[in-house]
Amino acid sequence: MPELPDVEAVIKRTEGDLRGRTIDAVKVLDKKLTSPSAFNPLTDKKISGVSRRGKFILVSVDGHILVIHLRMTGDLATASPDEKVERHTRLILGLSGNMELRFMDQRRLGIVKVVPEDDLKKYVPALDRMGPEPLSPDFTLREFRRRLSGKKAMIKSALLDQSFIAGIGNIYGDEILFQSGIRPRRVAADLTDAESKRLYDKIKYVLRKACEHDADLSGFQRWFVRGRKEGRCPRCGTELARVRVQGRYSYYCPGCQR
DNA sequence: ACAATATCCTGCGAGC
DNA sequence: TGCTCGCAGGATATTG
Repeated sequence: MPELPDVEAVIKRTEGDLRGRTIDAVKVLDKKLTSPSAFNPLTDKKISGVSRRGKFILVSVDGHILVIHLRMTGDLATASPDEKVERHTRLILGLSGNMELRFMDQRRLGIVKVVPEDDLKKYVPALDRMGPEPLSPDFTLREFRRRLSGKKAMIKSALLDQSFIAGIGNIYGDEILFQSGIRPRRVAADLTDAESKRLYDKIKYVLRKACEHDADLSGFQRWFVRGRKEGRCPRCGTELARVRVQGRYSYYCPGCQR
């Protein structure tokens, strides 16, 4: 479920409770997820910070990185040990000062691993291939156009491709394309200069706006195309259309998007 | 080399 | 009510 703004919100919500604490206990509730011994290098070590790359959460602990990917249904929460453990909790890390970090994941597609900081990209190849951070100043229009040129894939496909650009998923992809007035099946390289400029601006705008709203869709949802599914376009009233891209559905407005 | 698909999981709602 | 099917805010290995 979580895309860049959602991952950002998880980090904002938890990092204050994590930074400075030591990890002193491990409870693995899903054997498939990881083994308790994987956390040996972290025992009694202090958490120095939490960061994000694409949709990956990176917890720095004394020369090691606790790498977490939430995939479709993962979530993190901090809690005191006496709080009720919710249903799909897969891992609990006991922290100093009466605190726990809990990893929940209904569909069990999420990833948790511990790797040495120096070999991070070796152990997590996806990080090595990761495309530019869309909200970074380094991600320029020039750079975006360079990546689009010669790209034969559909534009929605490219936006979902983490090695093309980091952090965008199905929902924000649809919203970005809606606001850009571009249909999901357009060939990436065929976008006009005006279209690539609009798309670039909307990538930054939509993701930034969503981050400001803590990825809380309630305030933001009014102009979301998706989440209304078979509804009508909020802008022109046309019935929304649905196409398959990358084996998943994209929703768009045939009236507003070309 | 690139792009499309099949697969990993679980749970929910729709339709029979 | 109970079953099956399709689908889900993702990424990767495999196939074409």
